[in-house]
Amino acid sequence: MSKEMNDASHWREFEKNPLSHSMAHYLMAIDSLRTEFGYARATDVAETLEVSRGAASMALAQLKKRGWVGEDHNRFLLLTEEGERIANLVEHNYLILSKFFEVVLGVEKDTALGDACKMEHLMSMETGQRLLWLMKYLLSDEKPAVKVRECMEEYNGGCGPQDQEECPICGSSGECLAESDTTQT
Amino acid sequence: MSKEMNDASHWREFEKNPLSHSMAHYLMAIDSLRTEFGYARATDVAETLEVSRGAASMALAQLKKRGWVGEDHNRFLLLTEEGERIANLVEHNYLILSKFFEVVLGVEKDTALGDACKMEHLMSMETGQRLLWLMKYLLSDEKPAVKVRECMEEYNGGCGPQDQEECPICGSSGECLAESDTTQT
DNA sequence: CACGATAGTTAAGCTTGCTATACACGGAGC
DNA sequence: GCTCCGTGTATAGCAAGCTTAACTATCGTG
Repeated sequence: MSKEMNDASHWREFEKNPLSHSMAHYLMAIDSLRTEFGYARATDVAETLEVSRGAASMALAQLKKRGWVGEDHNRFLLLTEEGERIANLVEHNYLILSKFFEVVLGVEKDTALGDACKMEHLMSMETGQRLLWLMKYLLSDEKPAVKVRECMEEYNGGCGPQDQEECPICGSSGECLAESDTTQT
Repeated sequence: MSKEMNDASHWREFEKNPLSHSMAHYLMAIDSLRTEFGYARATDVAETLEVSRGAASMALAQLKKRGWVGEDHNRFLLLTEEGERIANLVEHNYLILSKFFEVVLGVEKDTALGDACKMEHLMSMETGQRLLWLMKYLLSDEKPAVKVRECMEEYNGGCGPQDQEECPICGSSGECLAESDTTQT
């Protein structure tokens, strides 16, 4: 199991994600402030994210340097075209993931939102788009979609429909972790 | 959009994830070394992960302190019960996510594996279990499942079946980011 | 105009996570 | 005894984030 994972130091690419979790939230804070109030100042961002003004100032300087944040003629904060694209991407990823977890999978709301928030900035655009496509279908009124939703409602904590002998994931049958407790959120 | 996200400093919980990306890989390295060779030494772990022996030694000390790693009667590395559960959880999450992305969604392989590797340690057990349940169904021979797979094959880069007027995700219709380019991996 | 409030910046310092280099210890084998 | 190997430890470094505190700039008001 897990051969391809340890092949090399592929695993280190995690750190090299172009966008950190916190940077993503700075971008989204600007976006949401602007849509809500029409403008965004550093102090507002700091307040929204509950960090000090200094922290916000420095983070925003970073984002300006990367070309994702600019300024109004009034010196209000502004997302550049690229910044906006990134913010939208992450926001959509969040929406897609949280809905998917909560509505399609039926995960408990807090858990669903928590998971989505942690993963939002790590999902590639391609994956997000395709997941969206899948969800649009699964949430439609098409008969197969309804059937799948019914199936999900029968979930009772097990690891999968027990009438199958082979686990399509692991390849073989056998222990499909059905423990109950966890250290993860 | 994205109101619940900025409600409070929920977003900071990302940092408090009980398990860091690299710690997860240390655990999995031990696991895979033991299943492959029957034992695991700090040096082997270092080699597997391509880090210095010193780094491995200190990371392992951390993991021992947390009670996830112990030692053989021969002083070989050993996962404790809890350590093993965590390692298995992350490994399964990886398998589930990568298969889901690649096989169900049809995402390009490298992207699928990359996304999965980044998110593996962040997905809660509940979400993972339910996703597994969904996948087992979607990969089965049931008619609705086959139909869904067919639907996914028609994906062509758009944002969703165009015959729908309302986006079930965003709530409203309108621009459903269909840009082509991205800064994410 | 002066004063005080508000906004933004900057500097110093801390924590965390992760890493590297270099050296010290202990056991196995020649 | 000496040497190699596996291991652990000490020290150092870096990057991301954060805080506090001090400083500057700006603006409205009495």
